Amino acid sequence: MLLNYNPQEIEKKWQARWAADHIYEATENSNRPKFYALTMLPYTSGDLHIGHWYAMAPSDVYARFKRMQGYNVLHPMGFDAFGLPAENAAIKHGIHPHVWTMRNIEHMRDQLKRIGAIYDWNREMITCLPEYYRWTQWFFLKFYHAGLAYRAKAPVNWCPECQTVLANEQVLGEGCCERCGSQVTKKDLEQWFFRITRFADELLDFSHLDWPERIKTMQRNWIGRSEGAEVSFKLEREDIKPEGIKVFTTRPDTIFGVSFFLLAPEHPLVSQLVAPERRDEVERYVAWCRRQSEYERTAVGKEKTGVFLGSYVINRLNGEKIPIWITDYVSLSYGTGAVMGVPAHDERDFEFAKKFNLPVRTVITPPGCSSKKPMEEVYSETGIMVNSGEFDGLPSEQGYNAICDLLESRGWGKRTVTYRIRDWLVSRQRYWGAPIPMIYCNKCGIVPVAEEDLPILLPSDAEFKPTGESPLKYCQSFVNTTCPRCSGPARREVDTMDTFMCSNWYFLRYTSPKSDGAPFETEKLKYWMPVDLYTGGAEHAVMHLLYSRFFIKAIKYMGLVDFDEPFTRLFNQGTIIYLGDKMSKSRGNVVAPDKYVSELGADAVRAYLMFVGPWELGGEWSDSGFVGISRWLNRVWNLVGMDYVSQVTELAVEKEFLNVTHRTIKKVSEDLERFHFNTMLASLMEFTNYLSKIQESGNVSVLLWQQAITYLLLLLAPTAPHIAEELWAKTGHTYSIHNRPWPEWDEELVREEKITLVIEVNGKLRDKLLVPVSISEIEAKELALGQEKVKAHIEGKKISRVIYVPGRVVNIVAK
RNA sequence: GCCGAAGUGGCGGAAUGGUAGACGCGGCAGUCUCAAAAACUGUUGGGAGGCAACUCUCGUGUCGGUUCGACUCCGACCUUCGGCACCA
Repeated sequence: MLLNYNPQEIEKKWQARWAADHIYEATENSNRPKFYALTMLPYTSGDLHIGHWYAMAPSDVYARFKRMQGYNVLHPMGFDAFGLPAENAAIKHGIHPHVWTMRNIEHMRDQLKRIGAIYDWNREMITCLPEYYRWTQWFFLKFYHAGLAYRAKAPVNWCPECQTVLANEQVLGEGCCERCGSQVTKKDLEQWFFRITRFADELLDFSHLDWPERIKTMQRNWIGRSEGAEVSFKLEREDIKPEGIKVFTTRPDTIFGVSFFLLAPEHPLVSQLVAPERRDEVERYVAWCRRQSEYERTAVGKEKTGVFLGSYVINRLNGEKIPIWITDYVSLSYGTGAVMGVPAHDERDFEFAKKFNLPVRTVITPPGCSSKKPMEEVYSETGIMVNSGEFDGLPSEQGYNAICDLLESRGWGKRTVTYRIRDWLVSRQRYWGAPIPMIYCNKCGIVPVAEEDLPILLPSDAEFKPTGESPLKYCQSFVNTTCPRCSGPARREVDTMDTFMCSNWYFLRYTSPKSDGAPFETEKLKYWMPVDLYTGGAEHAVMHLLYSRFFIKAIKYMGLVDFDEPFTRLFNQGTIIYLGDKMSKSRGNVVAPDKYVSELGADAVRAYLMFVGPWELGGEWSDSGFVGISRWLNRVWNLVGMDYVSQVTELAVEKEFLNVTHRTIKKVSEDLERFHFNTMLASLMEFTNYLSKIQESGNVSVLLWQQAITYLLLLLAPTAPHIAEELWAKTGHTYSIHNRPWPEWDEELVREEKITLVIEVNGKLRDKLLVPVSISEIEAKELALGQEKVKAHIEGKKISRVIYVPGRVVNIVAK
């Protein structure tokens, strides 16, 4: 009999041994196939909570499973260390962000080590250290030189709480800041952008990716590709410079239905086009629009507003004079900032027309409806063209092309594609980030820092109060420099990079973390990339996961890598809730894993997290459920530790025993492959329960028993690595279980000899019979009809059919 | 409003066209104990009948449909969660 299961002791012992023996270190010179399993790196907030474990434990289990299956596995870990919380903590508590961050990392690394994962700590990577951000800056320069980074003035998102600009992707629904939740406002500022739009079409290609449909849909919606036409409407007044204004429309086939013309209130031509007598009213309206938040302006269901400018455009297709209005439902940032109003066939235009009594003209009728009468409701589908001059009678799909052809031949417009996605704003007015390696010279203008001058170190002595301006601006020793081109006095860029730039390429760095002359060693990168399995939360769908795809496509375009997608397979785990709610500091229901690890062990925490439900759906933390898992590990401990005494061996029992053993190997293997961790554990528990019964009866040989125990431990090893290793040693095996191959099942032994045949009458269960697998259809039917319980239910009825499903069911249909 | 996921015992969940509720928690009963806890064993969806082995019946958000047979497929709806949202 063994001593009691003492997880604290054995977990400490084996973690030390694995580290000392470097058994989880990954090398490139292996003849095994490579497998790169990656979990999204944690932000250095200070404490790992059970949500982090929920992301990390199952992915480690899968990585361990792949490792035992014979793959050369890379499963690294690091820290996303730049970002606002560090700076905010610094402001609040007077600790330097660097000190705060590094202290948190120390603590989190200790917590992470207690998980018992196969992380190769030699490859640890911290994004806020100069040896890392040097290369983040290097990439910025590469983007600049490739024409993919540019500086421009634009209306940008401004978070008044964080005192910095944000990318569009970082403004969540209802116009809230992704970090702090405050209402974001708009500011006109000159900022750095990355040309993600250039890759919009490539980013829509998911054909080689095994990603959840949900994320692909979110990215597709975010990119928002629309095909249509750009059409120029002629200005009636001829004293104005451009002679026409362009609109974007997805329905050029409705162009004969235009009855008004709309501009965004901020459209640059508004001030020229407004008639003198309407100027006051227009200016008042524009000012009113500007006062509204972005969210208020774009809210659906809002009553339409607008003002007539007092001037007109000409619809070149029919020569009609169309009044120009401005309205807040047209935004300058999409399409051309101008819209042709077709009230009969667009919901919004219809509302606008109703509100301001503008004419509604039907130009498309539903197929089969010949009436040319104005319709009561908006019809936004395709149909037959009417009131459209020479195009009358054409189906609108053909009319679309015919009108485009006409526009193109006359030079009035052309087919085009518009995207919803905007270029990625990457500069931030904050201190704790990688400085943007650019210099402003009065003579030479914007000059990039030379590659050999990297890293541009973040000064440690900057004042970082949130003033709305970059803290680095006031750090003279940082700002003042010389121009790399003319050597005259110059100023450094004082903005830092969005932290999503750091997480764009960290998975490349893991392949050669000590690389000194380049961000990565190409040979090692070629060996490991792309990531075979990437796991993490779905909240990064249109931020990190989109940016990283763009980043890889961009550096492939530059010739730096030869693959064009970073993550071949993506999996999003669900959320762990506690006391019926999502865990959060404000709700005060955060579960800290440390206490549970100390009490019942990391193996139990790992196993419990995988047992609470399907990984992709999340689950609820429950203290009593957790105790249940620990009880099971205890049962395993006792089962394996107790001497097995063979009593009378029975051939039938031994057969069944082998069958159960191999069925379990199969089930566990298949469930692991599909991330069905909860049912994998259930089958391991069933196996344990079964073994307990056999242990009591002693009906199988010692040899079979020992074999089964060996399998049990191997199957348990990825989930509960410490207890498996301990019991492996205690049962006389050689170290280490984690270097053993994954067991294979024998299909011959999985096959059952007897099956339970279900007998139904009119689809209702009436009897169950244990029959040989080989039973014929005729035998099965006869057997079923002969059963007493069946007879009682078919008495006096006429049997119309008997359905037989081999190995499953006989259903007697009787009336 | 649109898109996606989900809805099953007291609870977490299992079963993806063929035995609904695997496995675990909780409950109940028992063993051990002076007693309790722990551990172990048995039992546990609701209702009705039976001394009993057992039998019948209802039951997977709601309503309909397809099928010999539906938690599973189809249609409509309700609820919860996530995402998007005047995108021309």
